[in-house]
Amino acid sequence: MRRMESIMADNVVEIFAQRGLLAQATDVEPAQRLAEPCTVYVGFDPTADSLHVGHLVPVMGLAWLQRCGHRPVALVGGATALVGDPSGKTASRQMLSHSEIADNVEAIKAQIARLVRFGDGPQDAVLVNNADWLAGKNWIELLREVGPCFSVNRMLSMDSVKGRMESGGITFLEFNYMVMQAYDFLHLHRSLGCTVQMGGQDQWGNIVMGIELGRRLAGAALAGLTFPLVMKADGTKFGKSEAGNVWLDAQRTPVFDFYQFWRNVADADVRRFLGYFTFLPVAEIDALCAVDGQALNAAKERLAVEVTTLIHGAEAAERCRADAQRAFAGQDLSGDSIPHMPLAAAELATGIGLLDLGRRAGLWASNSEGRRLVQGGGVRLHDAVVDDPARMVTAADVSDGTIVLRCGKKRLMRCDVG
RNA sequence: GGGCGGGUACCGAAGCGGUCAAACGGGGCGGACUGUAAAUCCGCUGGCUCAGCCUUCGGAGGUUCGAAUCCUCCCCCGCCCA
Repeated sequence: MRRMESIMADNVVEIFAQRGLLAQATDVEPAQRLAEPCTVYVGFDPTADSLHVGHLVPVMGLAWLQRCGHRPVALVGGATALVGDPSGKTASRQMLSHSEIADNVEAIKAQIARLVRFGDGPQDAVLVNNADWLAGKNWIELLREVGPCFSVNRMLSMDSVKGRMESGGITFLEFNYMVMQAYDFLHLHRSLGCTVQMGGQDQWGNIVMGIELGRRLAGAALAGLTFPLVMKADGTKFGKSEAGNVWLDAQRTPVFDFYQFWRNVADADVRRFLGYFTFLPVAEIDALCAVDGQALNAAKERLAVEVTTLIHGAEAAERCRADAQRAFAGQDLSGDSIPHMPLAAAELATGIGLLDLGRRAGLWASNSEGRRLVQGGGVRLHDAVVDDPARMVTAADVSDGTIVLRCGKKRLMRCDVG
């Protein structure tokens, strides 16, 4: 059994299937096609200067491809981002400027490079930007080339378009998105011999359009494969925390918060997430998840360590693990990764308003919000609940050189007085 | 261009002259319970120098003691007609 698994595991499609990463495929037997080395592409829209955890599934997809001997192509949509994908959205996005997008492309490339090896070798990943072939495209020339291949009737029947038609309409700008993406596939087939496109499940329609375009204009037998949309077991959307999106960029989401995001997943999600977001063998995941109740916390910790290691490095991950462990078990908040900020002793001499301090610590956004939290019993100074919003924080509150301000069970700021 | 229907807080959606910072649902946050789960229950959910005040209901004016609610013009969206 074990041997059988290792043999099968060489096929990336089998791996995806085992890990729950396979949602749909255009080939009846996709494993067959991917039994030979292929060039496969996945697209990312550079709509922000960082990816977030929701993007991790396709990035893992690229990484697995490379591990299985295929050549991954990461397409960063410098051109398509100028248009905006209507898939899975109910309203159109704000348009981004060319320079913003160019900056975003660079930042995202660096993040993907953490999991995928780029280079010139046969299995090295390639990064392409569709602005390179779409931006300078002549409109009439493009229309004459691909226009005859697209049936508007067919396009209107795609879920991404239908959804928008039902929720207030779609603009011509966005309607063109799938044409651009289809063209990308054709272009990558011609230029790099790419034959497979992968993406989130919401990309299905776009992928299929590309396959059809490739067949008509290049006589190519292209294929597509999608990953499941990641949802939490309770049905709510994945990837949000108190602070909003969980980003890969430590500037946007502190590493400790990133670690804690994974550490706090629901019991019902651990197994699935280990499959999606780590490279741990399925057998090991099964073993980790063979327990239930409180014992499952070990699996969550493993998940957090693994993912944090992938994104921020082993050292940072271990520091978070140790610091979180001590913080939640022994109330020792001295760890470097525990959120902290300096606080001048001089300020404490005159006293700082509690509401002010919490706002500076980022625990709440306004004095009103802080006031509400205090009134609701959610704010603590060290371990004592504060009930007076007008409370002044002074030198008398310093303990072991710090003032620990807490908001709720898990959010806190350690102020290092100096 | 013409006709009709719309634009309300994070989202959906009530309100249709005062008692509206605005029902209700979702989401989010806080509390209880727990295992740094889930489910459940309770509370909060515009801002401020907070028992009071200020700014919000597409935008700009106007009527009125008083407008999210009435009038005028403008912008945007959907449906139908051209």
